[in-house]
Amino acid sequence: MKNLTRRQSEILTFISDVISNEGMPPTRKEIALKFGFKSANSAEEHLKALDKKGYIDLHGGTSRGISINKSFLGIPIVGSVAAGSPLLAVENVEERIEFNGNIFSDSVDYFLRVKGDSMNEVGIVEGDLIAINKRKDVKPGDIVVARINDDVTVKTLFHLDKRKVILRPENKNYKDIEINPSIENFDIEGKCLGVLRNYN
Amino acid sequence: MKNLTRRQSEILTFISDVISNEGMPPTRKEIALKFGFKSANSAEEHLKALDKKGYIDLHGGTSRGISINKSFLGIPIVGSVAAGSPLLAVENVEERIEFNGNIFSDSVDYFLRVKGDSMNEVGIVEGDLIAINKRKDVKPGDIVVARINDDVTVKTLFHLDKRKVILRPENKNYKDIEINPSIENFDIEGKCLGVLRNYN
DNA sequence: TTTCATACTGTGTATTTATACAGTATTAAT
DNA sequence: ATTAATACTGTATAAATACACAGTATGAAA
Repeated sequence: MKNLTRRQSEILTFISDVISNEGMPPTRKEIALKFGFKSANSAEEHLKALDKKGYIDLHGGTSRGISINKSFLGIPIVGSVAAGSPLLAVENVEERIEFNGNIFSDSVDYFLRVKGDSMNEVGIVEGDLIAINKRKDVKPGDIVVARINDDVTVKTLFHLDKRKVILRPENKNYKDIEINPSIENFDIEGKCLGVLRNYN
Repeated sequence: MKNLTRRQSEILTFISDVISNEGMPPTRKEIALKFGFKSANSAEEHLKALDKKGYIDLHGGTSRGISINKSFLGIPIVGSVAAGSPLLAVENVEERIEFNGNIFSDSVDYFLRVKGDSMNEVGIVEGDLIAINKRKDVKPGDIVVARINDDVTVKTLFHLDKRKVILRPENKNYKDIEINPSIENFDIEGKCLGVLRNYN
C-alpha cells in the first residue's frame, strides 16, 4: 500500500475522528475549515489522493460520502512475535479488529494473543487477546508486557527498581522471573488493560 | 422516556442500521425510499417526532445531520438478576457499553457480569463480563446461561435431552448440576460468545 | 366534540454539498 | 531537465439535501 504524505495522513486522521465524534463523515468544506484551506477544492484533492491510494472510498454524488477502508482501521492483533522484532512490525500483526467504544480504562494500542498457561490463575488463558496500552509507567500489581533479551512475555509486575525487576507468573507451576536491567536487556512494552476472549 | 410508535421504532432502527452499514446517517430521501414514502417530508416528520421524544438529535442545516441519543445505544450489562425477573428487565441493567465491531462470532444481546468462581478453570472469573446471544439452540460443550427455578447461572452444558440436563461447573470444588426439565423449571437463556474483562 | 398526534402526499425553495476547471508554487521522481 | 505529484487559491455550477407550507385521513386523548 502506498505511503501517505504528512498532510494526507492528517486528513485521514481527521476524517476518522469526525466519524467517531460526530457520527458522520465531514464535508469538503468542514475539512477545509479545520485545516484553514480557503478553498474546499483542497479538501477535494486530498480526498481524491486518499481514494486513489486506497485508504478511503468516495461515494460519488453523495453528501459526506466518505468511508474509510476498513483494513486500515481497527486495532492490530499481534500474534507470535518474531524474536527481536518490534511488536507492531507488520509481520507480527495477524489481523485487525474493528473496535470502538469505551470498554477499557485507557486507549488500546494493540491486542496481544496469549500463548501458554503462565497466567491461568488470574483467568488469562491460551488464545486470549489482551488489550495493551503502550505506556511505560507501570507499577507493581499491574499485568505488563515486557521484553527480556528479545523475548516478549506477559506477567504480573511484582517489583521494579533500577537494579532489580521481578515478574510473577500467575501459575504455581512457574517461578518468579528476576532480572537485573543493568545487565540484561529489559524493557516494558505496555500495560495490560483487559482481556477479550471469543468462543466459537 | 416516551414510547415510540411502531413506525417511529422502525425508522430509528433503520437509521441505526444505516450508520453501522454505510458509516453515515441516511438523508430524508433515503429514508423515504426505504419505506416507500412518496414524499421526503414523511421522513422529515418522523425525524422530528424522534427528536422531540429524545431518541435522536437533529443538526439543523446539516446534510445527514442525525445522531442517535447514546443512552439508547450500546449493549446492556446485566448485573445481579433479581430472582424470577426477566434478565433484561430495567432493574437488572447496571449500565450500557458502547460496543460495535465484529469481535464476537455472533451478535451480542447483552453482557452478564459474572459472580462466583464456578467457572475459574476456563478463565471466567468474578467480575468478568460475558457476552451473551439469546439463542436457545445450544449444544453440549457450549457455555450457557440457564435459568433453574428462577435462579440464573452460567455453566458448561454437558448433556441435554427432554428428561435430563447436566450443567457442569468448571471448577473441581463444584459438582455437576443435574436437572429434570419436566419437573423443575428450566430454561436456556442464551449462549456465551466470549469474555470481556477490564482491569483498572 | 374538538383537539392533538400520527402518518402520509405534493410542491417549492434556500442551502448545502460535491466536484469540475483554471491557476500558482513546491517538492519528489525519472 | 522534465515530468508528475503535492498542496494549495479562486470561481463556478449542477445536484443533493433540509425543511417549510398546504393538504388528506385516521385514531386517540381531553
